[in-house]
Amino acid sequence: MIISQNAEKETIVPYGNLLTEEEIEIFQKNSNIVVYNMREIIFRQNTRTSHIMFIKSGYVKIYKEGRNNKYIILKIATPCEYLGLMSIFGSDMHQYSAAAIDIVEISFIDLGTFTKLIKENGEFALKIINNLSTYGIYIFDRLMSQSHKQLPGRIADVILYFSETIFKNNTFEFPFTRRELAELAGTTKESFIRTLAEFKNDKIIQLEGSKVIINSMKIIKTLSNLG
Amino acid sequence: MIISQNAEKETIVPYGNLLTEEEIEIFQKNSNIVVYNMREIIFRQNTRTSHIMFIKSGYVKIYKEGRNNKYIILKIATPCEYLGLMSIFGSDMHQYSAAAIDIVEISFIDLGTFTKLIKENGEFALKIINNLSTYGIYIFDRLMSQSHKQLPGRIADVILYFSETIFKNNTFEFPFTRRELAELAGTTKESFIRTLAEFKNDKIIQLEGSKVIINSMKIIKTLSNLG
DNA sequence: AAAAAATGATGATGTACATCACCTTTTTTT
DNA sequence: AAAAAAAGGTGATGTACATCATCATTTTTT
Repeated sequence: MIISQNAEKETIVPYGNLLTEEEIEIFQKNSNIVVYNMREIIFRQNTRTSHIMFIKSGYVKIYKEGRNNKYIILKIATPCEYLGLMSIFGSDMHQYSAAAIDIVEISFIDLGTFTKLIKENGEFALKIINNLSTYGIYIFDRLMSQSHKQLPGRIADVILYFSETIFKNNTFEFPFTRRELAELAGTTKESFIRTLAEFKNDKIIQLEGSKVIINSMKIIKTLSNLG
Repeated sequence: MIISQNAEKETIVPYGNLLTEEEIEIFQKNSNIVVYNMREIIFRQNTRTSHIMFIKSGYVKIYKEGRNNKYIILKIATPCEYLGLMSIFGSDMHQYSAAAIDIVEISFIDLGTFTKLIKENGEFALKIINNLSTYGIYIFDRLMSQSHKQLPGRIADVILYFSETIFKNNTFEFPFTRRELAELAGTTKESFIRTLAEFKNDKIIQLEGSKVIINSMKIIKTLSNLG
Protein backbone atom coordinates (compact mmCIF):
# COMPACT_ATOMS: atom_id res chain seq x y z
CA MET A 1 0.00 0.00 0.00
CA ILE A 2 1.45 3.32 -1.06
CA ILE A 3 0.17 6.61 0.29
CA SER A 4 0.34 9.34 -2.27
CA GLN A 5 1.96 12.53 -1.08
CA ASN A 6 0.22 14.88 -3.42
CA ALA A 7 -3.46 14.25 -3.08
CA GLU A 8 -4.16 17.93 -3.38
CA LYS A 9 -2.91 17.87 -6.94
CA GLU A 10 -5.59 15.42 -8.01
CA THR A 11 -8.44 16.79 -10.04
CA ILE A 12 -10.94 13.95 -10.36
CA VAL A 13 -13.70 14.37 -7.82
CA PRO A 14 -16.68 12.01 -7.60
CA TYR A 15 -19.79 13.60 -9.10
CA GLY A 16 -17.77 16.76 -9.53
CA ASN A 17 -20.37 18.11 -11.96
CA LEU A 18 -22.85 18.32 -9.10
CA LEU A 19 -20.51 20.31 -6.91
CA THR A 20 -19.48 23.94 -6.80
CA GLU A 21 -15.84 24.99 -7.25
CA GLU A 22 -15.66 25.59 -3.56
CA GLU A 23 -17.07 22.17 -2.68
CA ILE A 24 -14.63 20.47 -5.03
CA GLU A 25 -11.81 22.22 -3.28
CA ILE A 26 -13.03 21.13 0.14
CA PHE A 27 -13.36 17.61 -1.18
CA GLN A 28 -9.80 17.57 -2.41
CA LYS A 29 -8.36 19.16 0.71
CA ASN A 30 -9.97 16.45 2.82
CA SER A 31 -9.09 13.39 0.83
CA ASN A 32 -5.90 11.45 0.26
CA ILE A 33 -5.02 8.72 -2.14
CA VAL A 34 -3.81 5.23 -1.35
CA VAL A 35 -2.57 2.74 -3.91
CA TYR A 36 -3.14 -0.98 -3.42
CA ASN A 37 -1.49 -3.85 -5.21
CA MET A 38 -3.24 -6.87 -6.65
CA ARG A 39 -4.98 -8.94 -3.98
CA GLU A 40 -4.30 -6.46 -1.20
CA ILE A 41 -7.19 -6.07 1.19
CA ILE A 42 -8.64 -2.57 1.31
CA PHE A 43 -10.89 -3.15 4.28
CA ARG A 44 -12.20 -6.12 6.21
CA GLN A 45 -15.71 -7.01 7.23
CA ASN A 46 -16.47 -6.27 10.91
CA THR A 47 -13.86 -3.55 11.23
CA ARG A 48 -14.97 -0.06 12.13
CA THR A 49 -15.95 2.27 9.35
CA SER A 50 -14.12 5.57 9.27
CA HIS A 51 -13.74 7.02 5.80
CA ILE A 52 -15.71 7.01 2.62
CA MET A 53 -13.66 5.53 -0.20
CA PHE A 54 -13.80 6.28 -3.87
CA ILE A 55 -12.21 4.16 -6.59
CA LYS A 56 -10.06 6.34 -8.81
CA SER A 57 -8.77 3.43 -10.86
CA GLY A 58 -8.75 -0.36 -10.84
CA TYR A 59 -11.26 -3.08 -10.00
CA VAL A 60 -12.25 -4.07 -6.50
CA LYS A 61 -13.75 -7.32 -5.29
CA ILE A 62 -16.52 -6.84 -2.74
CA TYR A 63 -17.24 -9.95 -0.71
CA LYS A 64 -18.77 -11.25 2.45
CA GLU A 65 -17.03 -13.70 4.71
CA GLY A 66 -19.00 -16.45 6.37
CA ARG A 67 -18.08 -19.27 8.72
CA ASN A 68 -15.58 -22.02 7.80
CA ASN A 69 -13.93 -20.28 4.87
CA LYS A 70 -17.15 -19.62 3.04
CA TYR A 71 -17.37 -16.47 0.99
CA ILE A 72 -19.85 -14.75 -1.25
CA ILE A 73 -18.58 -12.33 -3.81
CA LEU A 74 -21.13 -9.56 -3.95
CA LYS A 75 -19.81 -7.64 -6.89
CA ILE A 76 -16.91 -6.05 -8.67
CA ALA A 77 -16.67 -2.35 -7.98
CA THR A 78 -15.30 -0.29 -10.84
CA PRO A 79 -13.69 3.16 -11.14
CA CYS A 80 -15.76 6.13 -9.99
CA GLU A 81 -17.68 4.02 -7.49
CA TYR A 82 -17.88 4.63 -3.78
CA LEU A 83 -16.92 1.87 -1.39
CA GLY A 84 -18.49 1.31 1.96
CA LEU A 85 -21.39 3.75 1.62
CA MET A 86 -23.94 1.25 2.84
CA SER A 87 -21.87 0.13 5.80
CA ILE A 88 -21.07 3.67 6.89
CA PHE A 89 -24.62 4.94 6.75
CA GLY A 90 -26.31 1.77 7.95
CA SER A 91 -23.92 0.50 10.61
CA ASP A 92 -20.69 1.36 12.36
CA MET A 93 -18.91 -1.71 11.03
CA HIS A 94 -18.05 -2.69 7.51
CA GLN A 95 -20.58 -5.27 6.41
CA TYR A 96 -18.33 -6.74 3.75
CA SER A 97 -14.70 -6.83 2.76
CA ALA A 98 -12.97 -5.27 -0.22
CA ALA A 99 -9.82 -6.43 -2.00
CA ALA A 100 -7.93 -5.06 -4.98
CA ILE A 101 -8.27 -7.17 -8.12
CA ASP A 102 -5.55 -5.31 -9.95
CA ILE A 103 -3.62 -2.17 -8.98
CA VAL A 104 -6.18 0.11 -7.39
CA GLU A 105 -6.09 3.77 -6.47
CA ILE A 106 -8.48 4.69 -3.69
CA SER A 107 -9.30 8.15 -2.53
CA PHE A 108 -10.10 8.31 1.18
CA ILE A 109 -12.56 11.03 2.09
CA ASP A 110 -13.14 12.23 5.57
CA LEU A 111 -16.61 11.18 6.75
CA GLY A 112 -17.42 14.58 8.22
CA THR A 113 -16.65 16.32 4.97
CA PHE A 114 -18.72 13.84 3.05
CA THR A 115 -21.69 14.12 5.37
CA LYS A 116 -21.50 17.89 5.26
CA LEU A 117 -21.62 17.71 1.49
CA ILE A 118 -24.72 15.55 1.54
CA LYS A 119 -26.40 17.96 3.90
CA GLU A 120 -25.54 21.03 1.91
CA ASN A 121 -25.84 19.82 -1.64
CA GLY A 122 -29.22 18.25 -2.36
CA GLU A 123 -28.33 17.06 -5.83
CA PHE A 124 -25.35 15.26 -4.40
CA ALA A 125 -27.52 13.66 -1.73
CA LEU A 126 -29.95 12.47 -4.38
CA LYS A 127 -27.11 10.93 -6.34
CA ILE A 128 -25.99 9.00 -3.27
CA ILE A 129 -29.56 7.87 -2.69
CA ASN A 130 -29.71 6.71 -6.28
CA ASN A 131 -26.45 4.81 -5.80
CA LEU A 132 -27.61 3.00 -2.71
CA SER A 133 -30.92 2.14 -4.34
CA THR A 134 -29.32 0.68 -7.44
CA TYR A 135 -27.03 -1.43 -5.34
CA GLY A 136 -29.93 -2.62 -3.19
CA ILE A 137 -31.91 -3.65 -6.25
CA TYR A 138 -28.93 -5.57 -7.55
CA ILE A 139 -28.69 -7.53 -4.31
CA PHE A 140 -32.44 -8.27 -4.49
CA ASP A 141 -31.81 -9.85 -7.85
CA ARG A 142 -28.91 -11.85 -6.52
CA LEU A 143 -31.16 -13.12 -3.76
CA MET A 144 -33.82 -14.15 -6.27
CA SER A 145 -31.24 -15.80 -8.45
CA GLN A 146 -29.68 -17.65 -5.52
CA SER A 147 -33.03 -18.90 -4.28
CA HIS A 148 -34.79 -19.87 -7.47
CA LYS A 149 -32.30 -20.51 -10.22
CA GLN A 150 -30.35 -23.66 -10.55
CA LEU A 151 -26.73 -23.93 -11.52
CA PRO A 152 -26.81 -23.41 -15.30
CA GLY A 153 -28.89 -20.28 -14.80
CA ARG A 154 -26.54 -18.92 -12.16
CA ILE A 155 -23.45 -19.67 -14.23
CA ALA A 156 -25.11 -17.92 -17.16
CA ASP A 157 -25.70 -14.96 -14.84
CA VAL A 158 -22.02 -14.82 -14.00
CA ILE A 159 -21.05 -14.86 -17.67
CA LEU A 160 -23.59 -12.13 -18.39
CA TYR A 161 -22.30 -10.09 -15.47
CA PHE A 162 -18.79 -10.00 -16.89
CA SER A 163 -19.89 -9.63 -20.47
CA GLU A 164 -22.53 -6.94 -20.01
CA THR A 165 -21.84 -5.14 -16.76
CA ILE A 166 -18.10 -5.27 -16.32
CA PHE A 167 -16.39 -5.61 -19.69
CA LYS A 168 -19.19 -4.76 -22.11
CA ASN A 169 -17.84 -7.25 -24.58
CA ASN A 170 -18.67 -10.77 -25.84
CA THR A 171 -15.05 -11.74 -25.37
CA PHE A 172 -13.37 -11.31 -22.03
CA GLU A 173 -11.06 -12.81 -19.50
CA PHE A 174 -12.27 -13.87 -16.05
CA PRO A 175 -10.38 -11.77 -13.50
CA PHE A 176 -11.05 -14.50 -10.96
CA THR A 177 -10.01 -18.03 -10.09
CA ARG A 178 -12.54 -20.81 -10.46
CA ARG A 179 -13.03 -20.73 -6.74
CA GLU A 180 -13.92 -17.05 -6.81
CA LEU A 181 -16.20 -17.52 -9.80
CA ALA A 182 -17.99 -20.17 -7.78
CA GLU A 183 -18.32 -17.72 -4.90
CA LEU A 184 -19.93 -15.28 -7.30
CA ALA A 185 -22.33 -17.94 -8.58
CA GLY A 186 -23.14 -19.27 -5.13
CA THR A 187 -21.79 -22.76 -5.67
CA THR A 188 -18.60 -24.80 -5.25
CA LYS A 189 -15.46 -24.73 -7.35
CA GLU A 190 -16.13 -28.26 -8.62
CA SER A 191 -19.71 -27.61 -9.66
CA PHE A 192 -18.73 -24.39 -11.36
CA ILE A 193 -15.99 -26.09 -13.36
CA ARG A 194 -18.31 -28.88 -14.42
CA THR A 195 -21.12 -26.61 -15.54
CA LEU A 196 -18.75 -24.32 -17.38
CA ALA A 197 -17.27 -27.37 -19.12
CA GLU A 198 -20.78 -28.31 -20.23
CA PHE A 199 -21.25 -24.85 -21.70
CA LYS A 200 -18.02 -25.39 -23.59
CA ASN A 201 -18.97 -28.87 -24.82
CA ASP A 202 -22.32 -27.57 -25.98
CA LYS A 203 -20.44 -24.88 -27.92
CA ILE A 204 -22.31 -22.12 -26.10
CA ILE A 205 -18.98 -20.58 -25.19
CA GLN A 206 -15.35 -21.01 -26.15
CA LEU A 207 -13.15 -21.41 -23.12
CA GLU A 208 -9.41 -21.47 -22.75
CA GLY A 209 -8.17 -20.97 -19.24
CA SER A 210 -9.66 -17.66 -18.22
CA LYS A 211 -10.46 -16.51 -21.73
CA VAL A 212 -14.11 -16.66 -22.70
CA ILE A 213 -15.76 -16.08 -26.05
CA ILE A 214 -19.53 -16.20 -26.01
CA ASN A 215 -20.74 -18.06 -29.08
CA SER A 216 -24.43 -17.89 -28.43
CA MET A 217 -25.52 -14.96 -26.36
CA LYS A 218 -29.08 -16.06 -27.03
CA ILE A 219 -28.64 -19.40 -25.26
CA ILE A 220 -26.83 -17.75 -22.36
CA LYS A 221 -29.73 -15.34 -21.93
CA THR A 222 -32.28 -18.12 -22.19
CA LEU A 223 -30.44 -20.09 -19.53
CA SER A 224 -30.37 -17.02 -17.31
CA ASN A 225 -34.06 -16.32 -17.81
CA LEU A 226 -35.35 -19.85 -17.39
CA GLY A 227 -33.08 -20.41 -14.40
CA MET B 1 -59.34 0.33 -0.71
CA ILE B 2 -60.75 3.45 0.91
CA ILE B 3 -59.44 6.89 0.11
CA SER B 4 -59.59 9.20 3.07
CA GLN B 5 -61.19 12.56 2.44
CA ASN B 6 -59.43 14.51 5.09
CA ALA B 7 -55.75 13.95 4.62
CA GLU B 8 -55.04 17.52 5.57
CA LYS B 9 -56.28 16.86 9.07
CA GLU B 10 -53.64 14.20 9.70
CA THR B 11 -50.79 15.16 11.95
CA ILE B 12 -48.30 12.28 11.79
CA VAL B 13 -45.52 13.10 9.39
CA PRO B 14 -42.56 10.79 8.78
CA TYR B 15 -39.44 12.06 10.50
CA GLY B 16 -41.41 15.14 11.44
CA ASN B 17 -38.83 16.04 14.07
CA LEU B 18 -36.33 16.69 11.30
CA LEU B 19 -38.65 19.03 9.46
CA THR B 20 -39.64 22.67 9.91
CA GLU B 21 -43.27 23.66 10.54
CA GLU B 22 -43.45 24.84 6.99
CA GLU B 23 -42.08 21.58 5.58
CA ILE B 24 -44.53 19.55 7.62
CA GLU B 25 -47.34 21.60 6.17
CA ILE B 26 -46.11 21.06 2.62
CA PHE B 27 -45.83 17.37 3.37
CA GLN B 28 -49.40 17.17 4.57
CA LYS B 29 -50.82 19.24 1.75
CA ASN B 30 -49.23 16.89 -0.77
CA SER B 31 -50.14 13.56 0.70
CA ASN B 32 -53.32 11.58 0.94
CA ILE B 33 -54.23 8.49 2.85
CA VAL B 34 -55.47 5.18 1.51
CA VAL B 35 -56.73 2.31 3.62
CA TYR B 36 -56.18 -1.28 2.53
CA ASN B 37 -57.87 -4.39 3.80
CA MET B 38 -56.13 -7.61 4.75
CA ARG B 39 -54.41 -9.22 1.77
CA GLU B 40 -55.07 -6.32 -0.57
CA ILE B 41 -52.18 -5.57 -2.87
CA ILE B 42 -50.70 -2.10 -2.41
CA PHE B 43 -48.45 -2.20 -5.45
CA ARG B 44 -47.16 -4.83 -7.81
CA GLN B 45 -43.66 -5.54 -8.99
CA ASN B 46 -42.90 -4.22 -12.48
CA THR B 47 -45.49 -1.47 -12.37
CA ARG B 48 -44.35 2.12 -12.68
CA THR B 49 -43.36 3.96 -9.55
CA SER B 50 -45.17 7.19 -8.92
CA HIS B 51 -45.53 8.05 -5.26
CA ILE B 52 -43.58 7.50 -2.12
CA MET B 53 -45.63 5.61 0.42
CA PHE B 54 -45.48 5.73 4.15
CA ILE B 55 -47.08 3.21 6.49
CA LYS B 56 -49.22 4.99 9.05
CA SER B 57 -50.52 1.80 10.60
CA GLY B 58 -50.55 -1.92 9.93
CA TYR B 59 -48.08 -4.50 8.65
CA VAL B 60 -47.11 -4.90 5.04
CA LYS B 61 -45.63 -7.93 3.30
CA ILE B 62 -42.85 -7.05 0.86
CA TYR B 63 -42.17 -9.79 -1.66
CA LYS B 64 -40.63 -10.54 -4.99
CA GLU B 65 -42.42 -12.59 -7.62
CA GLY B 66 -40.44 -15.02 -9.73
CA ARG B 67 -41.36 -17.42 -12.52
CA ASN B 68 -43.87 -20.27 -12.05
CA ASN B 69 -45.53 -19.03 -8.88
CA LYS B 70 -42.31 -18.71 -6.94
CA TYR B 71 -42.09 -15.94 -4.41
CA ILE B 72 -39.59 -14.63 -1.92
CA ILE B 73 -40.83 -12.65 1.02
CA LEU B 74 -38.26 -9.97 1.61
CA LYS B 75 -39.58 -8.55 4.82
CA ILE B 76 -42.45 -7.25 6.85
CA ALA B 77 -42.68 -3.49 6.78
CA THR B 78 -44.02 -1.91 9.95
CA PRO B 79 -45.61 1.44 10.83
CA CYS B 80 -43.51 4.56 10.17
CA GLU B 81 -41.62 2.88 7.35
CA TYR B 82 -41.41 4.10 3.80
CA LEU B 83 -42.40 1.78 0.98
CA GLY B 84 -40.83 1.75 -2.43
CA LEU B 85 -37.92 4.08 -1.67
CA MET B 86 -35.37 1.82 -3.29
CA SER B 87 -37.46 1.21 -6.39
CA ILE B 88 -38.23 4.87 -6.89
CA PHE B 89 -34.67 6.09 -6.55
CA GLY B 90 -33.01 3.15 -8.26
CA SER B 91 -35.41 2.35 -11.08
CA ASP B 92 -38.62 3.52 -12.67
CA MET B 93 -40.42 0.28 -11.86
CA HIS B 94 -41.31 -1.27 -8.55
CA GLN B 95 -38.77 -4.01 -7.89
CA TYR B 96 -41.04 -5.87 -5.52
CA SER B 97 -44.69 -6.11 -4.55
CA ALA B 98 -46.40 -5.05 -1.36
CA ALA B 99 -49.55 -6.46 0.22
CA ALA B 100 -51.43 -5.58 3.38
CA ILE B 101 -51.10 -8.20 6.11
CA ASP B 102 -53.83 -6.64 8.24
CA ILE B 103 -55.70 -3.38 7.81
CA VAL B 104 -53.14 -0.89 6.62
CA GLU B 105 -53.20 2.89 6.31
CA ILE B 106 -50.81 4.23 3.72
CA SER B 107 -49.96 7.84 3.14
CA PHE B 108 -49.16 8.60 -0.49
CA ILE B 109 -46.69 11.42 -0.94
CA ASP B 110 -46.09 13.18 -4.18
CA LEU B 111 -42.63 12.29 -5.49
CA GLY B 112 -41.81 15.87 -6.42
CA THR B 113 -42.57 17.06 -2.91
CA PHE B 114 -40.50 14.29 -1.43
CA THR B 115 -37.52 14.92 -3.67
CA LYS B 116 -37.68 18.64 -2.96
CA LEU B 117 -37.57 17.86 0.73
CA ILE B 118 -34.49 15.69 0.33
CA LYS B 119 -32.77 18.43 -1.62
CA GLU B 120 -33.62 21.15 0.86
CA ASN B 121 -33.33 19.38 4.17
CA GLY B 122 -29.98 17.69 4.61
CA GLU B 123 -30.88 15.94 7.86
CA PHE B 124 -33.88 14.42 6.16
CA ALA B 125 -31.70 13.27 3.26
CA LEU B 126 -29.29 11.64 5.68
CA LYS B 127 -32.16 9.82 7.35
CA ILE B 128 -33.27 8.42 4.02
CA ILE B 129 -29.71 7.37 3.24
CA ASN B 130 -29.58 5.65 6.60
CA ASN B 131 -32.86 3.86 5.81
CA LEU B 132 -31.70 2.58 2.47
CA SER B 133 -28.40 1.44 3.93
CA THR B 134 -30.01 -0.50 6.75
CA TYR B 135 -32.32 -2.22 4.31
CA GLY B 136 -29.43 -3.06 2.01
CA ILE B 137 -27.45 -4.60 4.85
CA TYR B 138 -30.45 -6.68 5.82
CA ILE B 139 -30.70 -8.07 2.30
CA PHE B 140 -26.96 -8.86 2.34
CA ASP B 141 -27.59 -10.98 5.39
CA ARG B 142 -30.51 -12.70 3.75
CA LEU B 143 -28.29 -13.51 0.81
CA MET B 144 -25.63 -14.96 3.12
CA SER B 145 -28.21 -16.94 4.99
CA GLN B 146 -29.78 -18.27 1.80
CA SER B 147 -26.45 -19.31 0.37
CA HIS B 148 -24.70 -20.82 3.33
CA LYS B 149 -27.18 -21.88 5.94
CA GLN B 150 -29.16 -25.03 5.75
CA LEU B 151 -32.77 -25.45 6.68
CA PRO B 152 -32.69 -25.55 10.48
CA GLY B 153 -30.59 -22.39 10.50
CA ARG B 154 -32.91 -20.60 8.14
CA ILE B 155 -36.02 -21.65 10.06
CA ALA B 156 -34.35 -20.42 13.23
CA ASP B 157 -33.73 -17.12 11.44
CA VAL B 158 -37.42 -16.82 10.63
CA ILE B 159 -38.38 -17.46 14.23
CA LEU B 160 -35.83 -14.90 15.39
CA TYR B 161 -37.10 -12.40 12.86
CA PHE B 162 -40.61 -12.52 14.28
CA SER B 163 -39.50 -12.76 17.87
CA GLU B 164 -36.84 -10.04 17.85
CA THR B 165 -37.53 -7.72 14.96
CA ILE B 166 -41.26 -7.76 14.51
CA PHE B 167 -42.97 -8.63 17.78
CA LYS B 168 -40.13 -8.19 20.30
CA ASN B 169 -41.51 -11.07 22.31
CA ASN B 170 -40.71 -14.74 22.97
CA THR B 171 -44.33 -15.60 22.35
CA PHE B 172 -46.01 -14.61 19.14
CA GLU B 173 -48.36 -15.67 16.39
CA PHE B 174 -47.15 -16.15 12.82
CA PRO B 175 -49.03 -13.63 10.67
CA PHE B 176 -48.38 -15.91 7.72
CA THR B 177 -49.46 -19.25 6.29
CA ARG B 178 -46.94 -22.07 6.17
CA ARG B 179 -46.44 -21.40 2.50
CA GLU B 180 -45.54 -17.78 3.20
CA LEU B 181 -43.25 -18.75 6.04
CA ALA B 182 -41.48 -21.04 3.62
CA GLU B 183 -41.13 -18.15 1.19
CA LEU B 184 -39.51 -16.16 3.95
CA ALA B 185 -37.12 -19.00 4.75
CA GLY B 186 -36.34 -19.77 1.14
CA THR B 187 -37.73 -23.28 1.12
CA THR B 188 -40.92 -25.20 0.38
CA LYS B 189 -44.06 -25.49 2.46
CA GLU B 190 -43.37 -29.18 3.11
CA SER B 191 -39.80 -28.71 4.25
CA PHE B 192 -40.77 -25.80 6.46
CA ILE B 193 -43.51 -27.81 8.15
CA ARG B 194 -41.21 -30.75 8.73
CA THR B 195 -38.38 -28.70 10.20
CA LEU B 196 -40.75 -26.73 12.40
CA ALA B 197 -42.24 -30.01 13.62
CA GLU B 198 -38.74 -31.14 14.57
CA PHE B 199 -38.24 -27.98 16.59
CA LYS B 200 -41.47 -28.81 18.35
CA ASN B 201 -40.54 -32.44 18.99
CA ASP B 202 -37.17 -31.36 20.34
CA LYS B 203 -39.04 -29.01 22.70
CA ILE B 204 -37.16 -26.01 21.35
CA ILE B 205 -40.47 -24.32 20.73
CA GLN B 206 -44.09 -24.87 21.60
CA LEU B 207 -46.30 -24.75 18.56
CA GLU B 208 -50.04 -24.72 18.19
CA GLY B 209 -51.28 -23.63 14.82
CA SER B 210 -49.78 -20.21 14.34
CA LYS B 211 -48.96 -19.67 18.01
CA VAL B 212 -45.32 -20.00 18.93
CA ILE B 213 -43.65 -19.99 22.31
CA ILE B 214 -39.89 -20.13 22.25
CA ASN B 215 -38.69 -22.50 24.97
CA SER B 216 -34.99 -22.24 24.34
CA MET B 217 -33.90 -19.00 22.78
CA LYS B 218 -30.34 -20.23 23.25
CA ILE B 219 -30.81 -23.22 20.96
CA ILE B 220 -32.61 -21.11 18.37
CA LYS B 221 -29.70 -18.68 18.34
CA THR B 222 -27.17 -21.47 18.13
CA LEU B 223 -29.02 -22.97 15.19
CA SER B 224 -29.08 -19.58 13.52
CA ASN B 225 -25.39 -18.99 14.11
CA LEU B 226 -24.11 -22.40 13.13
CA GLY B 227 -26.33 -22.47 10.06
C1' DA C 1 16.10 -23.72 -7.67
C1' DA C 2 13.57 -26.48 -4.46
C1' DA C 3 9.57 -26.87 -1.56
C1' DA C 4 5.02 -25.66 -0.49
C1' DA C 5 0.69 -24.10 -1.61
C1' DA C 6 -2.91 -23.01 -4.53
C1' DT C 7 -5.46 -23.94 -8.78
C1' DG C 8 -7.80 -26.67 -12.34
C1' DA C 9 -9.89 -30.74 -13.40
C1' DT C 10 -12.49 -35.29 -13.14
C1' DG C 11 -14.71 -39.42 -11.18
C1' DA C 12 -17.17 -41.71 -7.28
C1' DT C 13 -20.26 -41.16 -3.46
C1' DG C 14 -23.53 -39.06 -0.32
C1' DT C 15 -27.34 -36.21 1.18
C1' DA C 16 -30.29 -32.34 2.12
C1' DC C 17 -34.12 -30.94 0.19
C1' DA C 18 -37.50 -30.66 -3.48
C1' DT C 19 -41.02 -32.96 -5.65
C1' DC C 20 -44.92 -35.90 -5.88
C1' DA C 21 -48.91 -37.99 -4.11
C1' DC C 22 -52.30 -38.10 -0.94
C1' DC C 23 -55.48 -36.95 2.84
C1' DT C 24 -57.71 -33.99 6.39
C1' DT C 25 -59.10 -29.69 7.98
C1' DT C 26 -60.06 -24.97 7.45
C1' DT C 27 -61.33 -21.04 4.77
C1' DT C 28 -63.47 -18.86 0.94
C1' DT C 29 -66.69 -18.61 -2.72
C1' DT C 30 -71.16 -19.34 -4.68
C1' DA D 1 -75.62 -24.72 3.14
C1' DA D 2 -73.08 -26.81 -0.51
C1' DA D 3 -69.09 -26.64 -3.45
C1' DA D 4 -64.58 -25.17 -4.37
C1' DA D 5 -60.27 -23.72 -3.04
C1' DA D 6 -56.64 -23.14 -0.05
C1' DA D 7 -54.02 -24.59 3.92
C1' DG D 8 -51.90 -28.05 7.02
C1' DG D 9 -49.75 -32.26 7.34
C1' DT D 10 -47.09 -36.85 6.35
C1' DG D 11 -44.78 -40.54 3.79
C1' DA D 12 -42.33 -42.22 -0.40
C1' DT D 13 -39.24 -41.08 -4.09
C1' DG D 14 -35.96 -38.50 -6.85
C1' DT D 15 -32.19 -35.43 -7.90
C1' DA D 16 -29.25 -31.49 -8.17
C1' DC D 17 -25.42 -30.45 -5.96
C1' DA D 18 -22.04 -30.80 -2.34
C1' DT D 19 -18.49 -33.46 -0.61
C1' DC D 20 -14.58 -36.41 -0.86
C1' DA D 21 -10.63 -38.22 -3.09
C1' DT D 22 -7.03 -37.81 -6.24
C1' DC D 23 -3.74 -35.90 -9.50
C1' DA D 24 -1.57 -32.82 -12.83
C1' DT D 25 -0.30 -28.10 -13.43
C1' DT D 26 0.62 -23.56 -12.17
C1' DT D 27 1.85 -20.11 -8.87
C1' DT D 28 3.90 -18.56 -4.71
C1' DT D 29 7.03 -18.88 -1.00
C1' DT D 30 11.46 -19.89 0.94
